[in-house]
Amino acid sequence: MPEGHTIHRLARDLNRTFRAKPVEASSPQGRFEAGAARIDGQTCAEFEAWGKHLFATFDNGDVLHVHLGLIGKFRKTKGEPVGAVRLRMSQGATHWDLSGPMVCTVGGPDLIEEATAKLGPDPLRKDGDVDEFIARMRRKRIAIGAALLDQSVVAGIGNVYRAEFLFILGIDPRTPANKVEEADLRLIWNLAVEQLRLGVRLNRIVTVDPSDIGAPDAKSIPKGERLYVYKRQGAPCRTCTNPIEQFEVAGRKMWECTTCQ
DNA sequence: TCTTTATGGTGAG
DNA sequence: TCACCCTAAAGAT
Repeated sequence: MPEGHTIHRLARDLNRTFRAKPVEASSPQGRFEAGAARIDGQTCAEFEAWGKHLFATFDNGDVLHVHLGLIGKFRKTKGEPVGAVRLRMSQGATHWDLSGPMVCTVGGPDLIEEATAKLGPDPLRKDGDVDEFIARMRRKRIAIGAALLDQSVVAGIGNVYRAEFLFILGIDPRTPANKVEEADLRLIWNLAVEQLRLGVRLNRIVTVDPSDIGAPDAKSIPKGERLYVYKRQGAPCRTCTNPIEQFEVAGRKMWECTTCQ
C-alpha cells in the first residue's frame, strides 16, 4: 500500500524482472488494451520512481506512467490473473499484475517530465534536495500537517508517515508550515530520508524505534506495534501513556498525542 | 453477506 | 468542502 517507499521498492523489484528485457503486456480486464498493445514486445530500459509516481521507460522512448492511488496494487505472481487486472506485464513465467491504479497511461519520452513537473523533491531520490524542500515549505501558510501531504512540497510522504513524523519530532500538526523553524524542517527531511529508506528495505512502514518496545530490530516488531500514533485513537501514547487523539487535517484523518506534540 | 475503510488525488461548486 | 474514481480486505451483522 502506497506511500513513496512502496513505489521505490516496486521500481527496484520490477527492474529485477524487466530491466533490459523484452516485455509481454496485456490487459486481462480489458480497460487498458490499447496501452498494453503499445508496450507489448518492447524492451524495458528501466523503472524509476518519483514520490508516488512510477515510470517505465522503453528502448523506443515510450513511457508507462503508473500511480497506484489509494487502492492500487502491483503484484508479482506466477499464476493466472485474479480480480480486475488492468495491466499484466510478463517476462517468461513471471507476471506483474496491476489492479486499481489511479493512473495508468502510455506516452512518449516527455511523459516523465510532464508528470513530475509539479512534484516537490523526493527524499528517496539522489536528486532530492533538502534546501528545495525548505524553500517550498517557506512559501506555505497551511498547517505543517497539510503541507507534508502536499506532493508539490515534498513527494512521497502520505498519511501514515506525516502523522508519525510529527509525533516523533514533537511538532503540533496545526503549526503553519512557514512558522516551523528551519532546523525542524531539516529534521523532518532527515527523518523522511531515514524512515522511507527503512520502509523500502522492509517493504512496510515501521516508525517505532525498536528500543522503545524492547525489540531487537525494526524488522521483528509485530503488527500493531510498528507505529506511534497512526490509527491508534484512544490507545495510550507509547511515550507518555496519554490517549492518542484523532482529528482531521487537510481532509484526511490525523492522529496525535496532545501531550507530546 | 452485508458495509466500511484504505498508506491518494481530481474536479466541480 | 464535497462527490467521485478505482478495488480488495477488514469489520460488522
